[in-house]
Amino acid sequence: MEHPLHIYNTADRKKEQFIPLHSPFAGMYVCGPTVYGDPHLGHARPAITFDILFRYLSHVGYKVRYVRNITDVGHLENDADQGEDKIAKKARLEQLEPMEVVQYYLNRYRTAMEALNVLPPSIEPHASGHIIEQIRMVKEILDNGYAYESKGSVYFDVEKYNQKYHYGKLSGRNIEDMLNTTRELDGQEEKRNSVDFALWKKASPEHIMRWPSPWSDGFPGWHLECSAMSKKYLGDVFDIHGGGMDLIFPHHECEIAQSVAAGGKETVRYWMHNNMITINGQKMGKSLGNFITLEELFLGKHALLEQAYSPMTIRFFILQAQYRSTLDFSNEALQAAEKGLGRILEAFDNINKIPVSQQSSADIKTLKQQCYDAMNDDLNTPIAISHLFEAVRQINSALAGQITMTTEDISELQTVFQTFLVDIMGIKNEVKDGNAAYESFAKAVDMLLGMRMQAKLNKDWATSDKIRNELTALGFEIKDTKDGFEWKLNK
RNA sequence: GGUUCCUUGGCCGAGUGGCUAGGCACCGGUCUGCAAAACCGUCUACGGCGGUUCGAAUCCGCCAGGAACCUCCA
Repeated sequence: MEHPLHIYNTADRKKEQFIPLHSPFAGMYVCGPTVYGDPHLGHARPAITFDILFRYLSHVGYKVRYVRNITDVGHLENDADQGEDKIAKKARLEQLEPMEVVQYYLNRYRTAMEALNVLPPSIEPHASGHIIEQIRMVKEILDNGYAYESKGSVYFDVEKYNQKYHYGKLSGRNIEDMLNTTRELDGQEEKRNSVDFALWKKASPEHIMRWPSPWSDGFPGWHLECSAMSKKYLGDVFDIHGGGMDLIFPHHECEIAQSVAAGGKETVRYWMHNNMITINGQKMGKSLGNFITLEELFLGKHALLEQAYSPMTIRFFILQAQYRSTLDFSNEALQAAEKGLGRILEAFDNINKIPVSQQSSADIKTLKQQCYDAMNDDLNTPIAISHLFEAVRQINSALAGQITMTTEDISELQTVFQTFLVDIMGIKNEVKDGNAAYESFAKAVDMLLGMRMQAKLNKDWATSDKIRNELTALGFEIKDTKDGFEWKLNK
């Protein structure tokens, strides 16, 4: 490859060339959702970001194993030790078996991801299905002396670990600062140190999610599942670990500490973190209650939404920002994405209508390489999209007869759009793709517009405008061309 | 308070020393029965104040404003 992929590694805060440990294989682990609520716009960002990475790595020839976990136990409601398990709380509130809660929201998550054209990962392990692995890891950490048991629970000994290693290296913190700034919390008497975190928690009598262990009937700490499952499916050392920036501390910091404490070495070679989606400049999140669920976006059912936004509009909106930048939600920005996406899809659709010429006055020789360069530069999708828009202008110019293209030009455009827009960025035409009835439907519209053509020939503007206006009101965009008409359905 | 980071034209967003993306909106033109779309053109910005440099949105300092993390959150 001329311009190999570089990705930004949070661990040393710079872009580095991506060289997998065992080429042509590449392994990636991404922190998935805690399934206790409907997926919201914030969940779409990492899902799409790492979907792009998954698709791109596959495209350039790697055999990728993509693991994204499902957190269905251990993620506590308040602080790491005293809060109620998120799943268990939801189950109590809704009077359901915890696994019913998990299944219900997992189904909804998957439906939303499918709508966004996010490919399913290679493996989606559940934390609750890997209790044995997690218990084994706790034992290893205990055996190595970096954890201690206290009243049936097991805690990671951060201070001891920090004597030999650096707890806080990923987030750029040091233990002294944390000791000074960590609030006094209730119920910390079990821990030697306020910065220690739970590896295993003894379940209180009313706690329903519990498993037997050498220390107590209880459940694993939140950070443990990712360490245990990434190791199981990707090995002691693997290439990429991703997630939202808000997980850097403490979650990923703890993962590093657990893995090093258990196995003596760091497991992750490249840490990648997507930035947040903001709303009025503030992080969109569950705790702030300022989130909009994906279903609400798709249906336009939320007080902040002026209209519905299709899944592809959401996807395109997210791809128009680099994944490490914050992205601010607004109706105006979403509407701009919707319009831009429509323009790009229409041009893609029209490539095969470009008249073939012997001479080329188009400039598309560098297009493909420019797109690769953009993707290779830490997945810079907005730049890749900007190159596609340059191509859109050329496609439209060729259709308008202002520039000429050869067969080679046209087929190159087809290839580039198919590769980057469809295969890598995962954009599809929601109206047409996978719609078996589309052809019949399209012919019916053609028939109506044929009748309008006849009315126009008769200078019957009343009938002509009536057909056009009513179709427009239904969401169609009607265009008269010099020898006919064109239409599309705006979603 | 600590750590990390951000501030680009009406809006969204790229861009890490010179060649000053892209989208949306707006305005003017071409085309059209009228439109729409398209094309062409216009608008050319980098929070403030200093500094480094032949040259800075881009490097350094100070100031102002904002955010994330430090407790669950993608």
